[in-house]
Amino acid sequence: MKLDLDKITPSNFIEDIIWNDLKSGKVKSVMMRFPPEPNGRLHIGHAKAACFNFSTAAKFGGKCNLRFDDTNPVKEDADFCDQIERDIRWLGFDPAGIYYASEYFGYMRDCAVKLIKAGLAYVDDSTPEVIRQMRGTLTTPGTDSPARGRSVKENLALFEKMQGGSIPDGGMVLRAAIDMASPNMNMRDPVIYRVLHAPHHRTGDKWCIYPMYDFAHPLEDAVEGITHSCCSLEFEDHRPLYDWVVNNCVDGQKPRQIEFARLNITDTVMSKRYLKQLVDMGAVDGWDDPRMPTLSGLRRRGVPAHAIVAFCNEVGLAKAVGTVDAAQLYDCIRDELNATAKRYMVVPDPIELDIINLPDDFSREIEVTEGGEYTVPHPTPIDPEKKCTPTVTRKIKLTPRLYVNRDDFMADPPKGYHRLVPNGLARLKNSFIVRCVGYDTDESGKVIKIRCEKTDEVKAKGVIQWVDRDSAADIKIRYLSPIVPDGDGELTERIDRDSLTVGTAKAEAGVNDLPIGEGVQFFRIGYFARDGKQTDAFNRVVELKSSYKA
RNA sequence: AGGGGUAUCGCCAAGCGGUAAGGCACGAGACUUUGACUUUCGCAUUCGCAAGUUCGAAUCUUGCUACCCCUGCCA
Repeated sequence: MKLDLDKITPSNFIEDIIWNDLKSGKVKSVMMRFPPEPNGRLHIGHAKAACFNFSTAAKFGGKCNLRFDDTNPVKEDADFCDQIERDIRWLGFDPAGIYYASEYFGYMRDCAVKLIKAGLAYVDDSTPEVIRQMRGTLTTPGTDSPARGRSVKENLALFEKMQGGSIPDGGMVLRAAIDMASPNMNMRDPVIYRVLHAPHHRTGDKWCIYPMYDFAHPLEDAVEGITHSCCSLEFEDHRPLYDWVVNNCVDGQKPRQIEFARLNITDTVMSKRYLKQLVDMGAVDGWDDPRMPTLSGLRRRGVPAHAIVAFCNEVGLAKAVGTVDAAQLYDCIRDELNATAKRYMVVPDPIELDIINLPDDFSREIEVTEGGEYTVPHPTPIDPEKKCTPTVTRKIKLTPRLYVNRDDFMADPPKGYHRLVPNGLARLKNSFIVRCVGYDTDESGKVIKIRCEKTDEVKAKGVIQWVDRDSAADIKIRYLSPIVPDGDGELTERIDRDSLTVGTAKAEAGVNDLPIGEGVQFFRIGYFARDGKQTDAFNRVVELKSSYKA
C-alpha cells in the first residue's frame, strides 16, 4: 500500500530526515536496525534505541532488523544473543530479520581485499605501541607508517598470511590508507582488521582475523539495505570513516549514519561496563537482579514492558545530552500499573487489629473487584490504548481478627495524618468504617494490637488495607532501592544489599497461587510520609516471590 | 591546544523569520471505599551571552561563553 507522507508528522529531527528522504525519493522505503553487541544484557538505555528504531521504521512503513554486532568474540556469547532477543520481543517488537554481523565476515574480507587492490588499505606489522605513537595526538598530526608504502601484491600476500593463522595476535593489522594528518583521529589510517586467535560463538575457529567496528558496521548496514543507521552521539566523529567505507566498498543504495543522544536517567547506572562489574563482583543477583536497570531486571521487578515503551516515546529523541528525571519513568510505570494491575490487599508490616463489638464467630464474605479499573467513575473514557483488565471479582473473608499495616495507625499522629488514630475513624477498604477504641503496647512501648469497633459511619478520611488473620497467607516481600553511582562513577558503598529483602508479610489468602513476575502487582500507593508528602507509589511496589533466593 | 557536537521552564522536549506545543516535577481547588486515580486551574513577556540584518528573530549573520565526545589491534 502507498504511504501517505502528508499524513505523517515527524516528531524529531531524525524523522524529519527520513520524511525528507522519502519525500525526495532519495530512498524508496525505510530499513532500520537495532544492533546490540551481545556482550551483556539490554538495559533501559538500549530500550530507547530499540523503541526508536522499531517504532520509526514502522511509522514510515519500513522494517527494522535485530542485528547482533558480534565482531569481538572474546567479549560475546550466544547466551546474550538469546537474552537480547527475548528482551526485544518482551518489549513488543518483532524484528523483520535477525542477523549476525559474523554472517558477513566473508563479505567483509572481500571488501578488505577490494580496498587493498585499490591501494586503499595496507598491512602494517608495527607493534600496537608503535602504531599508537605514530597516530600523533589531538593537536599534532600523525606520521605515516613505513608499511604504508607496500605494494598491492605484497599487501595481498600479507593479508592472506594474516588469515592463515601463522601470525600471532597483535602481529599484524590491516589499515585503511586515509590521512595520518587528519584532524579527525578516526581518519588517521584506522585499523580495519586485526589478528585474533579466539573462537567465535557462531563461526567457531573459522576466522583468526576479525573486522573492527568502523569497518564492519557500515558494511553490515549495506548488506541489509539499511537506509538510516542511527547510533549514539559518540560516533559522530566516526561518520566520515563510515562514509569512507561505504563509498569505497558499496555500490547502489548507501546507508546513512545519524547520531542521537543516549538516554540518561537520574540515579541510574547506564553503563554496561558497570553493570557487568556489579554482576561479576557478585554485588547483585545477576543481570536480572531487580535493582538493575536491565530490561530483565525491570521485568523481574514487575515493570510492565508497555511502561518502558511509553517512557521512551514520552522522553523523545534529540541530540542534546541530558538526564531524564527518574520520576518520569515511575510515572509511566504507575500509569500502566494503575490501568492493568490486579489489586490485592497486602500488609507488609503487620500489626493485629481486633474488632471488639463483633461476635467471635463473625465471618463475612466480601466481593471485591480484582482491579484494573479505576475506582472512581471517569468523566472521560479511559484511554483505549491501555489494556484494562476486565472487572473480575473475588470473595475475601472478614472476621473480627485482622492484620493492618503498622504505619496505618499512629498513637500520636502528626497534623494531616488521616488514617487510624485513637478514637478516630478509618475505613477498612472494601468494608465498613471502624473506630479505634484502644491499643496495646509491649514493654518498649511498641504498639502490638489495635482495638476497634465497627461503626455505622459512612464517611472517613482514611482507608486502610487489611487482611484476615485466620486465613492470611505468608508472603515474602522485598523493598528495592535503586543502584546509584557515586560521584566518581565507582560502585562501592551505594549498593545496599539488605534493601533487597524485608521478610514476611501478610496477604489475602490465595495470593501465592497467582502467577508471579510478569504482570501481577501488589502495591500500595499514596502513603503518608514523615515530611507530610506522599511517597512515590513505585517505591511501594511489592513483589511477591515465594521462592525468592535470599 | 586540533577536530566533532550541544545550548528553549527544576528535568525531558516541540519550534525551521511572524510574535514560546506537550510531558514529568511543582503549587492551588474539586472528586474519591487505594492520601492513588480522575478532574479544574496555575507554572518561560522569554529561548547560553553580546552585537547585527529585518516591519518583525528562539528561528538568519557575526563574535563570545559553557558543557560533552575523540589519541582501543572495544563497540
